[in-house]
Parts: sequence; structure tokens; C-alpha cells
Amino acid sequence: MTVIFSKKCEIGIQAILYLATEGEKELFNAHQIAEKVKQPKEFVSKVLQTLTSSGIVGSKKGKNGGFFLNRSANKVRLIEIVETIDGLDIFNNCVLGFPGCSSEEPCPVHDEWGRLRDEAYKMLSEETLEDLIDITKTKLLTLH
Amino acid sequence: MTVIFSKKCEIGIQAILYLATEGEKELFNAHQIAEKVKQPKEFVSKVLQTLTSSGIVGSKKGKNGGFFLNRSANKVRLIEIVETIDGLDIFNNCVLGFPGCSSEEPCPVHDEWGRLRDEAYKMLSEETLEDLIDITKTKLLTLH
DNA sequence: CTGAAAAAATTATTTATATACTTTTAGAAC
DNA sequence: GTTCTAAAAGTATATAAATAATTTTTTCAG
Repeated sequence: MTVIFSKKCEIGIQAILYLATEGEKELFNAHQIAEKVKQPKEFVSKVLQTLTSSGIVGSKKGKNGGFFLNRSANKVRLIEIVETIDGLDIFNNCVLGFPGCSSEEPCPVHDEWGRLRDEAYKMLSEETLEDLIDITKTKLLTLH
Repeated sequence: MTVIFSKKCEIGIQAILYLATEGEKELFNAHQIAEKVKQPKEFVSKVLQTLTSSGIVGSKKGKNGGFFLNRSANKVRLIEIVETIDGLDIFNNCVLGFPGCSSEEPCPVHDEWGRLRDEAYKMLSEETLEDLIDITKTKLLTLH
């Protein structure tokens, strides 16, 4: 089985979506977040630590510490999370695995797949966390 | 770095595309194929063995043996190769990694991503090897 | 029949990701 | 200052994929 985004990236997105539902600067520790998104606490913690370097997430150490959404939900796009964790290789490399695939030297599905790929990139670049809050709230309630 | 299709799948597609450029029932051993697609022989051999079960590829054992495209290029679609090697999970599972994601209980990007996903599936289901032969020939010449 | 070649199967190793656990550092409350 | 908590960093283990090597089986040519 393959996936489009790594497990790390999936967890990162889920955790940040949860923070977005709660509001900017609201503090939650890794344990609380992990419970909401039903993922392992250690992994959530690790991934959110990585995301603090991008400025999307802020953290507070020590007693009463935790993580918080550091920017307004309408200022954060999904692509930033993807880029921080997985990088953008998936949008640049050949889907068939041919090296050096380009418009000049295309693989046989280069144009069509490239179009879908660009649309995917565009979608991730345009959607902000704010756009996704309502459905995320509902979705999180279904997890158990 | 993530990929959409596994390395196995990539190699499978590349190898079969090469066989398609040479014609149905034309016999090539794993070494020859590996040279053309610039991938490790053992891996090419392994993947093609897997594909013989699907009937896309045929094999001949022993001296002067090898692999051949078992069906007419216009009768083989890319999706069959993908399904045999990787399965179709990537088209069914939630891109954000939420379990139980469906129209009834959608994740926040379900509709839009689902549209792209369906288009990707459709593309792979419609393209036959024959459609891809010319560009593949050109592409293979660029590999070194 | 023998030797050679290649698929097919099996085994082994390496690499990367996912998962789990432990220690260190930092900061708040008392 | 002490205690507690949680991020931050580091370490270890498990799993899966990728890669490599070896053995077995099959088949053909001579």
C-alpha cells in the first residue's frame, strides 16, 4: 500500500486542523491533541515539534505548557504543512519514476498527470485552515 | 520524500512500457529490460514475475527464455499494472489519513481531493499502453 | 545426456519509516 | 529554591520497502 503523504505529514495536518478548530493561541499539550485525533502521543509530539520551526505552531515548555496555533487560521495553508514535513518532491518528480522527466523530455503521461498534479498543488495552496474548520469539527467527532 | 506509486510499481510500469514499444510476444530477458529502463536487474525480474500472474506479462523459462507482453498493447491499461502491484488503496483511502472517511463522514478536503483522485483513476483506466508507445520510445532514449 | 541460460523461488542485507521509550532542558507554581 | 510538568532531544526497536545475492527449477541447443 502506498500513500500520497507520509504518516508524519498526515498526523501533522490532523493535529493542526484540530488546533485550528480551537482557535489561535489556544494551548493544548501533546497528550490532549493526540486524544482528539486518535494518534500516538509521541508521534504527535514529535511532528508538532518539527512544525514549530515553520512558525505555524508555537510551543510553551514546562508546567502548563503545550502547543498552539501560532498564526490565524486564515493565514495558514495546507501546502505549508506538507512542505515542512514531506517537502514538495511529490509535486516535482515523475509519477512513473523516470529520472529527468520534464516538458522537454516527458514521460508518456507527463502532460495529463502534470495537470492533475498542478491542480492538487493549487488546491493545497489555496485552502486555508479556516476553510476547513467546520467539516474538521464534525469529522473529529466521528473518530474513536 | 513520498511517492504516489511504490518503486516496485514504477519499475513494473517502466518495464511493461518498454515491452510495449517492442511489440506483443517479443521476448526479452530481465537483463535486457533492466538495461533499457536503467533499473536493477533483480528488481525488474522480481516485479515482472509478479506481473505474470495477472496475464499482462508472459514468461518463458530456460535457455533463450525471458519475458514478453502477453496481450496487445491496446488491451492493457495502466491501472491494471498499478492494481496488481500496489493495489488500489491509494484511490480509496483518505488523503489526510483519517480513518473511515466517506461522503457521509467526510474529511475537510474529501470532495475536492476526491474529484482529483477520480480523475487520476479515470486517466489510468483509459490510457492503454498503445497510447503511450511513441513518447515512451523517445523517453527511453534519454535514459543513461 | 550435458551444459548453459534464465525464470522462479528463496534467503539475506540495507535503508527508510513508523513506533516506542528515555533523558535533558525549560518554565511555571508553590 | 524545590517540585512538577511538558516540550525538546536523543535513543532504541519494530516494520516495511528496497536492494542484493543465492539456490532451485525449467528448458533449449548441441
